[in-house]
Amino acid sequence: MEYTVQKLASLAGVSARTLRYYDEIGILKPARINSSGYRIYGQREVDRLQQILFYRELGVNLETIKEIMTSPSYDSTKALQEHRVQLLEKRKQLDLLIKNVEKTISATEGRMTMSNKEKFEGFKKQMVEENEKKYGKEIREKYGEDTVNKSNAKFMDMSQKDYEMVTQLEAQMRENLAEALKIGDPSSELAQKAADLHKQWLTYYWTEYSKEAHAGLAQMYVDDERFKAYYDKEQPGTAEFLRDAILIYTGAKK
Amino acid sequence: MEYTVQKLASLAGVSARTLRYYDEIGILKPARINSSGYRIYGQREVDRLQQILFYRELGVNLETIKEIMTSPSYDSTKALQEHRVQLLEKRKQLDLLIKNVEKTISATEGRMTMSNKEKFEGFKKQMVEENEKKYGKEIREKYGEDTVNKSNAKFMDMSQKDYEMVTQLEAQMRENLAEALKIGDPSSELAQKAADLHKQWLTYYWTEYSKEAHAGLAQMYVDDERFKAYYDKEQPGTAEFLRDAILIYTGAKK
DNA sequence: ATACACCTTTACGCAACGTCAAGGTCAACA
DNA sequence: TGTTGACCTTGACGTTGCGTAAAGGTGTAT
Repeated sequence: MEYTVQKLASLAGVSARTLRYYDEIGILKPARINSSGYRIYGQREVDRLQQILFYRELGVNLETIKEIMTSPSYDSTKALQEHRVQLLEKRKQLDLLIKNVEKTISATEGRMTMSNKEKFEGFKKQMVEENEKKYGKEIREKYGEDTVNKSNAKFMDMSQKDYEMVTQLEAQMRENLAEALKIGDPSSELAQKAADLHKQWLTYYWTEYSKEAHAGLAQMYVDDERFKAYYDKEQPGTAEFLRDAILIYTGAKK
Repeated sequence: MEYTVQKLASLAGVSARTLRYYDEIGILKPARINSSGYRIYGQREVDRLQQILFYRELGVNLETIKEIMTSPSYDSTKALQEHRVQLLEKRKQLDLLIKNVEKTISATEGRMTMSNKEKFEGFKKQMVEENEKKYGKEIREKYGEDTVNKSNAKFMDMSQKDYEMVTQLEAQMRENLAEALKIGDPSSELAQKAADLHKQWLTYYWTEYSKEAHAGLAQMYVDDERFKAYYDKEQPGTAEFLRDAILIYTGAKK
C-alpha cells in the first residue's frame, strides 16, 4: 500500500499542501522519494498521520505534537494536562469577553430600557478602567498612587444605592451649576450649593477629603482640556465658574 | 495637549509600534506630522484610540473596528451581535475540545479505572470518526456509501447495553478463535462458533447481513494489511484462520 | 562636543497552512 | 508519436497584529 501526496491527502481528509508542510517541518516525512522526486508514503506514515491528526483535533500545536511523537520518553499525558489548563484559561477569557460584548450590546441597543442596576453592574468596572486609561497617569502623579487606588477600590465596592446616589448627585450639581452660571456670581448661594454638592459627590470617590485637594481638583478642571471640555460641553465657561465657586467654598479665595 | 508616539503609547498603555501599525493600516492617523517627520497626536486622536482599544478588548478585529468607526452609517450593534455569535461558536468548539482532551487524559492515565460506560460515552463518536478516516474510503468503495453510513449511524445510536454486548461479543469471539486456532481446523465446532459470534458481532454494525458480504469482509481481513495486523497481533495466522472459518460458515467454501 | 533618549522607515518573524506560478512526469488517447 | 490532462515538484507571497532589530536622523542636557 503506497500513496502519493494526493492519495494520502484524500484518504486522511487533509490537503496535499498540509502534507508537504508536515514534511517541511519534519513532523511527517514520506517513506521514500521516488526517481521523479515524488513523495511516497507507506502504511507506517498513514498511521503516524492518524496520530498527528488526532492530537491536532485536540488543538495541540504541531511543535508539541512533534515532541510527543518523536521522543517516546515524552510524557504525553502531562502535555495534554498542560494543554487542558491552557484551554480552560482560554475559555475563561472567552467567557469574560462574551459577557462584556453582551453588556455592550444591551447598553447600546436597549438605550434606556436598561435599568440603572444593570447599567451599574455591567459598567462600573469598565468605567474605572477607562478612567484609568484616560487620566490615570496624570491623576496618579498629582494625587499619588494610594489615593487613586483607594478611589477605584471604593468605587468598585459601591453598592447599587451608592451608584444611584452618586449619579443623582452629579445631575443635581450640574443643574445647580447651570442655574448659578446664569446669575454669574460664584459666591452666590446657588453656586456654593453646587460646590457643596460637588464635595459630596467627590467623597463617594475619595477615601478622604481635604479642602486643598478639592481646590486642586477644581483648578485642574480648568487646566486640563479634557475635564474642561467635559464641563464646558453645555455652556462655555462652566469649568472656570465651577473652579471659582469651589475656590470660594474651600476658602482658598474670597 | 499634543503627544508623540511614545507619549500617547504610555498614556494609553500600548506600544509605539502599535500606534505606527494603526497609522499604517489607516485606523488611527496622527493629527499632523511635524517638520522632522514625527507623528503628533491631539485630543481627538486620544479619544479615537480609546474607542479602538475598547472594541479591541471585546475581541473585535481591527478591520471591523475600522468599519465601525469610519463609516457612521455602519451598524455597530449589528457588528457586535455578529461578533457575539462568533464568540459563542468559538466557545462551543472550545468546550468540545476540552471535553475530548479530558477524555483522552483520563483514558490514558487512568488506564482501566474508567468504567465501560464512561469509555463509551466519550469515545464512540471518536471511534466512528477514526474508523472513517482510516478505512472509510476503501470500505465505502467496497460496500457503498449507504451501508457504511447506516453502519455508523447504527453504531452512534447504540445504547450502553448494546455497547457492552458488542464489546463482550468481540471478546468472546476472539477467545473462541484463539482456542480454535490451537486445534487448527476451521471447520471445527469451536471455529464455527467463532464465525457465528463474528456474524452476531457484525450485525451490530451492519444494517443488513448477507453471507456474501460476510465472506467478502473475511477475505478483506487477509488482504488488507491493517485488518490482518489487528487479528494477527496475538497469533500469526489468525486472520487466515478466521477467514477460512467464515468462508465455511457462509457456505462459500467447504 | 558628546551623550542619550527620542524619532523615522524597512523588513523579517510568528502558526499553519491557502493559493498561485513555473516547470517536470505519467498514463491515456487519437 | 504527439498531445492532452491530471498528476507531481519547489518557491514564494498572503494571512493577523504586532515584536524586534537595524540603520539612520532629531532634540536637548550637560
